[in-house]
Amino acid sequence: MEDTRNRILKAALESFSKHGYTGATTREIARVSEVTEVTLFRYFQSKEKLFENVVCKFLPGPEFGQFVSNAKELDYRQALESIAHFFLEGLKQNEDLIRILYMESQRHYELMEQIYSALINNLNVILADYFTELQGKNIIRRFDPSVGAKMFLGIWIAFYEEEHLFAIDPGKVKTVEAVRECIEIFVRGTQA
Amino acid sequence: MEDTRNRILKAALESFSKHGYTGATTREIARVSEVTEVTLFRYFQSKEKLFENVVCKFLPGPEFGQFVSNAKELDYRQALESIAHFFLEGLKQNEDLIRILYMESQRHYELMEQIYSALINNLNVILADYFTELQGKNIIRRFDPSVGAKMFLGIWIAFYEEEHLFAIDPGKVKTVEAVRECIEIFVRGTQA
DNA sequence: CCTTAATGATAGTTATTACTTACTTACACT
DNA sequence: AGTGTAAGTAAGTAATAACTATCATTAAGG
Repeated sequence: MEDTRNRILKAALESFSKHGYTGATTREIARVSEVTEVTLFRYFQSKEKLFENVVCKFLPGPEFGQFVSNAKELDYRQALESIAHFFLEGLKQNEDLIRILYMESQRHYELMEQIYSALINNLNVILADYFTELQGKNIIRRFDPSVGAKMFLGIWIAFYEEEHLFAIDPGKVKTVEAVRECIEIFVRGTQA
Repeated sequence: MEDTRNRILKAALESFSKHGYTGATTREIARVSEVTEVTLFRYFQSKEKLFENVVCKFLPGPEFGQFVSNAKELDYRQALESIAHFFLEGLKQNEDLIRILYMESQRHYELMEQIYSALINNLNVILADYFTELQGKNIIRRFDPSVGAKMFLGIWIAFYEEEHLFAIDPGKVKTVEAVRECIEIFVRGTQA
């Protein structure tokens, strides 16, 4: 049944994200998803195949990143702010996948590249295009759009990691205000 | 002998960084360091203790981050550039430790916090102080120095990850130029 | 020459893991 | 009533892991 399959995949996502590929056990995944180990192997022939299915299943599609296009209507500063928040939110919603990305970037290189691409690389390109467009309209000054995009997104990646990957207390500064402060620097640094 | 001990620790660092804690095996570590497994366990009573010793051994001391103080003599822009390069270089030289940091941030939380602190958090504080100082002298405008520091370092973390953790081809743009471009944005964004 | 310390060699223990085989149960549809 | 499908139960296999016990070897120092 489709329900069983999904329960296994969800439990597997959690388990892989908590313990890494080698650390996760089919026994625990079966227990959490409330099926027997035999059933698990009936759906997915091996742990490796289960892993691949997990990644593909939860990989965000091209709609992740759509918000850049949506933000284009806004004023430059507002657009950046909106993009930053959506990006941060997107990272948060894909927390399990991101943990896997970091843990398995060595051993499951090609699979992880897909995650990285879907979450970050694609956005990089879209954002760079946005910068190019604004440069054409002389709204912002000339700089390498791809570098600018990498820098802009990089800021939030680091913010995200500190808070969600390493669970470091973000201190007294609230994220919203921190984002605004960073945007201010970036806007001043890039405007014509 | 001290040499044997160090050989084991070095091999262990590599192994943990390649395969993660659970993925690494005492057998392989022994093989690479050219001792028998028995010897390994004579020096370190368990895999867990070996792991702790590896982290402590290769943890960078407070001299990592010293370069911020050294850069203070320079012009603002040059100082930032120098800091960025030293930071990136420092990350590169601690590549194995950083891999471990990402892979084990879930399971060895307290140990990993030490790595994060030594590599990033301490620097954050030092850099924030530098910004505060410059704000006092009216060289740069007022902004939350701690947020500014986090943003500044965050950029390079993301650059580093893309290139060294995920081994993504950085494309045609060379790192040196990319760094300069980002610094330009940051300087314009923060100057008085 | 004898002792001590550092290491090797060999073998074994216990636990766990991914994965399998064979048989059974429960339920839905015809 | 009978059949097929999705799942459970029980038991087991082969490999591998961390870790231990025992004894032998080597080399340096008194």
